[in-house]
Amino acid sequence: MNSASSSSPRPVVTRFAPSPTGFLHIGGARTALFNWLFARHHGGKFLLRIEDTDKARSTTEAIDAILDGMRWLGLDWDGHEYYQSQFWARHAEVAHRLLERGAAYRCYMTQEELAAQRELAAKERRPFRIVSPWREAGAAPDGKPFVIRLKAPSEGETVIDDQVQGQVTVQNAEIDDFVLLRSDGSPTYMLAVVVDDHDMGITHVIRGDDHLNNAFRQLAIIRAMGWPEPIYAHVPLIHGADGAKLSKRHGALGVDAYRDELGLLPEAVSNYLLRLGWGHGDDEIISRDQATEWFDLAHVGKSPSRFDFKKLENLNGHYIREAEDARLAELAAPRIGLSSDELPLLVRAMPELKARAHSLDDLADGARFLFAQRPLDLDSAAGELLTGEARALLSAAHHALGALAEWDSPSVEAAIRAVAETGGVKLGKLAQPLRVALTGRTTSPGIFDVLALLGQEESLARIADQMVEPNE
RNA sequence: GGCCCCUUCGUCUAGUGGUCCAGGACGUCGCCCUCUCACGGCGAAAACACGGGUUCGAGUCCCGUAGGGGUCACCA
Repeated sequence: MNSASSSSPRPVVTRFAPSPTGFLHIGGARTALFNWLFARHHGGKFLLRIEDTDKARSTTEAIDAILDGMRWLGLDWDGHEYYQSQFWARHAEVAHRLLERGAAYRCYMTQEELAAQRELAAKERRPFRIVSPWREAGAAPDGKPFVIRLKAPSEGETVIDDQVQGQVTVQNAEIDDFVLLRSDGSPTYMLAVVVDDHDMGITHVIRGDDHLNNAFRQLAIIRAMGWPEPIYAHVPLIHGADGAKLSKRHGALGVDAYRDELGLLPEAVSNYLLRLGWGHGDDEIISRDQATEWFDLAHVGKSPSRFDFKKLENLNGHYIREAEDARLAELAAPRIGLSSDELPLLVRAMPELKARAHSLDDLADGARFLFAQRPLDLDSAAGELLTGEARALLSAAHHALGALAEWDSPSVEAAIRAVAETGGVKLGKLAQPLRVALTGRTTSPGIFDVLALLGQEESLARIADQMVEPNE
């Protein structure tokens, strides 16, 4: 029995190794975040390697989306990004070294022979494990295509001291002679990761626990090469709200969708991801700096966690309220097609808008009335509020407001309150019709702020528009 | 199915044998604030999967059961 734990205190080097077959999904983003935090916490390096060995499925669009997503989340990597496909020669070289060492062998089995074995295993209801006659036989038929397989240990057991999962033991008999180099000479993923991780000096492999089983195979290669073993940490996957594996239907969107379609702030997504599967006492709102200081593998949970949009949304609301008005305005403006000279008004309105928003869309939507053209379209619920009595009150308000020399929130408030009082109605009786006239809706920021933001001229005009019932 | 892993409120989690008749957050419900909606404040309901052990004592350790997940390619 041997252990994969390593005690030599090498400087920490972690990596994120996505395969560019799609966008950077939320699970990958969390893996990247954990690796980033771990490296930064230890003052080490965080590297990025694009696993583009599957040429057919890898696209430059996907690569860009991943890099873009990581930048958005503030996950900067050290040095340039690595591309696995560039190291094919090295992978092949290692495969041949293994061959020379007698730790691997050429296997000339055909796909058909393999299929037959698999079928037989299924029929006899026993677990399928490749048994290649070429493991021991040395004679090589000339010119026949072959793959290089690892001569995996068949006895004993392997223990991985995983930083998240704890001690995990697997019987070596469970590990079959997997392929290292395909018949076309290309490396398999299993070989490529091991070689690249070694060459890049990776000390800590932090990744999804869907790779836990692979770790044992990879360790077999590492040991056959006599390389230093990395420390493993297999983080549980993220599930959808229904407990099933995260799919496109419930949240496995690209991070670009979280940004563009959902209108989330990167700090919110990052904070949410951090708290999904990791905790630090009762702390919920955690800044990046704080996270860097606190992050550890010991507090990563061992069970999969479900993705909760409501909590993400709540967190986003928090970060929106904390964010700079100018930044929010800049982010929200494109959502309602504002021009740059309309930006200042949006910035001024932001303190009021952001208190009620959970997303950039909320922000944009809440700002619409500011830039709407008269006469306003009224919501159906809003229209119903404009009774005869309400219109009469609007006239009174129009009159009082028109007489104002000062136009700011306090003076406007004084005038409106006075109108309500002389009219013998509660403020709400007047405020709601006013809100409808000014915004076209029944909900909006405080009415005095709305008036102040809109300005005297526009406010009066909008009120005047609703003072008289339109005839059909 | 084989192998591996997991199991505290609906959800994310705190909890590393006694301080837990289990704490926080989101969500839900109620109240307050109030010109609407939010924000904010206060409060409530809500969990240790089940069964055996070990121990003076178990959410915390062990075993089993059930449920869930992962993985079993010349894909990554």
